Amino acid sequence: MSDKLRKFFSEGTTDEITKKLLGKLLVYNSPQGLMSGYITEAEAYLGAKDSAAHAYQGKRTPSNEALYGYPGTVYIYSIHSRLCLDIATQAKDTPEGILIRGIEPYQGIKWMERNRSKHGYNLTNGPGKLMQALGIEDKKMNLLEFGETDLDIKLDDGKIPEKIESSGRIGVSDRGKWTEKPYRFYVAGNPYVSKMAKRDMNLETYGWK
DNA sequence: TACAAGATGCGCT
DNA sequence: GCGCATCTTGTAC
Repeated sequence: MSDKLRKFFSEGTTDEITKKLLGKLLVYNSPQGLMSGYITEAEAYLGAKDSAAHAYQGKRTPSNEALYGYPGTVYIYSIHSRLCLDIATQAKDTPEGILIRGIEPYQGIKWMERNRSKHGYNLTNGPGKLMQALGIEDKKMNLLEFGETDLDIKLDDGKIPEKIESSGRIGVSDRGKWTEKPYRFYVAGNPYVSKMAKRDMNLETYGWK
């Protein structure tokens, strides 16, 4: 529906889009109230050829169907009894996507603290954590598009990372060549990034320009 | 602060 | 049944 988002999520390669996504504002108009946060960490998954991806070798099941949708489709899946949030990239039927792994809370922090019974950077420095903070407990928004459900991404309203770092993707092991590929991107020094060591945090700027 | 291990539930075979 | 794009807690340094 949103041509702008569809264009953003289909222009360039998925790893390039992932880097551009850092600093953009993720908005959730929840039943509790408005919540939002700047994206600090995300991973690219490159579809059929990527041995670490859910759609490796064209695998297609009801649960990963969203990856095959239009660019900007919401992909919610469960793992280890948690939920994670993905965005489908590239043209329809090209099953690439981006996993959102961390956000820096901006609006609705009080609700997030209540939802997770935690505070500080433990609130949203991981994919399952940020879903719990937002209060998303089911897959009702799966297969919908960002901008036409209560989830949205604001492309015009964001921060610029001072420096983007990369690493291998978290939680994947023994997936051949693709296991170690540097498709995890994060804002250097931002505390709302999973496994960020305290001494590497920049608590002055949070890593933004 | 770094690492190890258990919890936990659902989708796929 | 099994495996998993995770999280939390406990222990040792």
